[in-house]
Amino acid sequence: MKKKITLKQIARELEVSISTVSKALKNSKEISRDTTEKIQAFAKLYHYKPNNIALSLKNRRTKNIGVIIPDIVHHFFTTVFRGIEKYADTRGYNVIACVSDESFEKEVINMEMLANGSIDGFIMALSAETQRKNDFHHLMEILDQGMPLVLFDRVTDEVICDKVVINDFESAYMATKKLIEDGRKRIALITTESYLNVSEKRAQGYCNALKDHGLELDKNLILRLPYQFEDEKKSEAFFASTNMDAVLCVNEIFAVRAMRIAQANGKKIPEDISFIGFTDGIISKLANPALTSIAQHGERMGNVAAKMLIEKIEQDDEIEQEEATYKTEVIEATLIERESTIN
Amino acid sequence: MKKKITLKQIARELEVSISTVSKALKNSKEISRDTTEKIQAFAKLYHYKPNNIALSLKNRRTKNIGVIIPDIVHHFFTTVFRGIEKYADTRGYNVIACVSDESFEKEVINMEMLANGSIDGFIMALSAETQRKNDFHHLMEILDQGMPLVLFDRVTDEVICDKVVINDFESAYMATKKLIEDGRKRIALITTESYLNVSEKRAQGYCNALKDHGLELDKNLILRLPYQFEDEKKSEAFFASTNMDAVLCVNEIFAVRAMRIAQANGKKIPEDISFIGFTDGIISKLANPALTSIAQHGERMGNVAAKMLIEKIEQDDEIEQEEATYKTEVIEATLIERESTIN
DNA sequence: GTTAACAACGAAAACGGTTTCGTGTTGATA
DNA sequence: TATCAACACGAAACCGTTTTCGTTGTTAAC
Repeated sequence: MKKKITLKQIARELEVSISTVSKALKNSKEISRDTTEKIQAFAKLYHYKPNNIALSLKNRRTKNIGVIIPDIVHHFFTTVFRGIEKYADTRGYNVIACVSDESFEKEVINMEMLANGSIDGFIMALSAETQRKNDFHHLMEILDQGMPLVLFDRVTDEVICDKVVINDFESAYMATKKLIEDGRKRIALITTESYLNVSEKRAQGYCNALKDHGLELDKNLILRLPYQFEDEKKSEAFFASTNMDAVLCVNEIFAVRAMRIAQANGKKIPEDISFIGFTDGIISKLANPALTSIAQHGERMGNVAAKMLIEKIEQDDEIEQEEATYKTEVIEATLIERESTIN
Repeated sequence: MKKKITLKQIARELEVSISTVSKALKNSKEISRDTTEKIQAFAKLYHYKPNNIALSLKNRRTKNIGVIIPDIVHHFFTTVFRGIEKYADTRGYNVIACVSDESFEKEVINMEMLANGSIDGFIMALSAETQRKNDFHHLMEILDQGMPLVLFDRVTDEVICDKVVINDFESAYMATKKLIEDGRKRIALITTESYLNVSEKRAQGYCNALKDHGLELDKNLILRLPYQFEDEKKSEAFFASTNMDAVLCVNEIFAVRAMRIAQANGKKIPEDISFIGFTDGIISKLANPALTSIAQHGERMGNVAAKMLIEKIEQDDEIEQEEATYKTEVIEATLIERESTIN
């Protein structure tokens, strides 16, 4: 078992100083050709690689970015994560992943852990509880310390920082409009109970589309389900008691569940009822019938978020003082038409 | 913008030495009550938290563990990841996640990046390419450096280290046996093309179960699909040309795809054909009909892997020299019966 | 009135690097 | 022969901690 070799050991072995070794390995021209070659050969032989921790301490830069997401067994979030990881990789950054589990407290704890030097910046989506409590002091604090932060998807206006979101309102509007243009008159909405900003925006888009096209908003056509827990009975009751010819769902899981219930009730999809869901994941593709859904392009989102973050991190050196400027990037969602709607 | 405060700054401000501050914050009884209180008050006021990087350097312990998985947008792997993260969290460890993307090279690069001090140990599942090439020198190297390693799911006998796997052979055997006992005679297997050890073991279990129950192995009943890329035509041809009354699939995606093709061919599930898949994810639950599948208990697996790793990490101090002993934990998979089989 | 013990604190080394700033040696130049 | 660059290298500071080992000043004991 050979522990990793250090500069000091190389120096001792070769009877030179630590500084000489360090310089030789960086091809400094201060060091003679002979010595440099000797040192480099020795280093290669022993697989010398500088210790990242030491470098981080010296450079005050870890080359790590922290990602905090509400859930990891979740198609959309992992998609974003992949985008982040891929981009980070190209820039030599590692990703430390934390899961808040939709809990405010875990979010705070995780942030505090990471903020003490472990990372150079954060990318995160707010937990449901955080959005409900409307408490963002932990975000303010890390911003105050000068640590870059990029919020994605689950964002809030109360924190001033870089953000990347999809056009939730517009895409829900477009989807609803499509249903209307398909001749649908009684369009239902299945959304979440808890206060998630994305769901709200989607609901807004839905409402506005109805209004703009002369359909009136029927509260009975809106079903609010708990975000995490399944409530099959509530959905069944909804379908049993309500008459509708189309359904817009704020995620694909709601949509597929709803389709099953509708089918069990003898409805034909899309002839009797059309379905559109958000999040174009594997579930949408494999559903029977395949679900028309709104692709959120999570990987792009992750890419953009990582890019924004790293740019901020690396400019921080140069500009330092100058007042930071923040932007919000909007990723355009696109409707992927499949079998659950008529076309 | 207040940058994080350091011991040195507190010391200067309070006109004491750095050592005094450090000790006071740890409630050392070397320091007087007065001084301690003063220092602690000041530290709290400025939200002092020790710098993790400095601690890591000093303790030669990062409290980070590296997780390398082939894919992140993948139900089973994220489930394991969640298990790892949850356990790590309880022990005060952070998780650095890298994705090998099924590529040997990326796996090597990622490992090298992390092995230079960033983490205290690895948890990983081998990439497909690594398994195909049978090249494990990178694993050997990090083991040789004394860094703990736990392999899960995609493991190999050629590397001696801790492992956690499911009983692939037995569970495939049991599933096949169940199909036989249900009266099925022509049981197909849909597995992967590339050489993944888990697929092979499952195939073995399938074959042995057939043999033990007096059914002969028909090569025409075995379909090998590319792991990542969809090959719908190949599957369709398979179903068109082959007569079968049951199908065992090595993952749920294969299974759901296959069900759709069978249904399109006018087959009734489970009356005409039964289906069983591996990986009991959301896809199995939402499929129509719901898919009977073999739960791999990924979260448990992650839990166990993390526990094994952290134990090894933390015992390393004490025992140091003593020859390490490695174990392989087996997580028992369980069959979840749903609508795609008769019961 | 010594001396020993103790309380309260500081100096310095160490973790593993990078980098600035000497310093001694050489060869060329005046 | 004295002077000066250039060359090749080392010493030391620094990043932010922890921890060992002094070093004081005070007090109790003899």
